[in-house]
Amino acid sequence: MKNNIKVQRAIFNLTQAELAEKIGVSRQTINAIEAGKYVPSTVLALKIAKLFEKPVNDIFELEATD
Amino acid sequence: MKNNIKVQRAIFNLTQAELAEKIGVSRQTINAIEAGKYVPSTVLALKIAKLFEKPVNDIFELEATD
DNA sequence: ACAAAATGTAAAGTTTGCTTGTCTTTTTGG
DNA sequence: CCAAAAAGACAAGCAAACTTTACATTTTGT
Repeated sequence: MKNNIKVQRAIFNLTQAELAEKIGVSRQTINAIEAGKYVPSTVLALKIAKLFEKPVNDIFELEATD
Repeated sequence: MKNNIKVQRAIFNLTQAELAEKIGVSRQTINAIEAGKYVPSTVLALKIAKLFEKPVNDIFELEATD
């Protein structure tokens, strides 16, 4: 699964730490998700999407390997 | 977080076991997700949404407690 | 009513998300 | 160029997702 959180952050001009704080997770969690190190829970995905005012499907996308 | 997987299953006339098999998880996992016992990963949410031909946001919804 | 199918539930074990803490590397701005 | 901010990385530990197995309850169809 891939995501474009980094791009959304750029649009909203947020650091990883700021995004993390807004959605209530640690900075390392955002970093790891952006790096594709792990897949977030659906609650996290919904929160991120909500913050960026976009559907979940616009931010997270399945890959062939999923 | 709540979801309407049960309704979508009814629309597509699928049992929990059939849905589970189609998206590659155990039947108990579907049962537990429907029962709100736990929150699925975003990959699972995307797969379920894809199968039901709906955006993730139409199936999964944040609650005040999330 | 009966049998079969579907759903619910529960325990034990593995895997993965997420935390805190710490340190290094890269990017940004004066 | 230099300092500060941001991002990247890694490890240990806890919590939650997910598995398998097994059994009980409810629903469905004839």
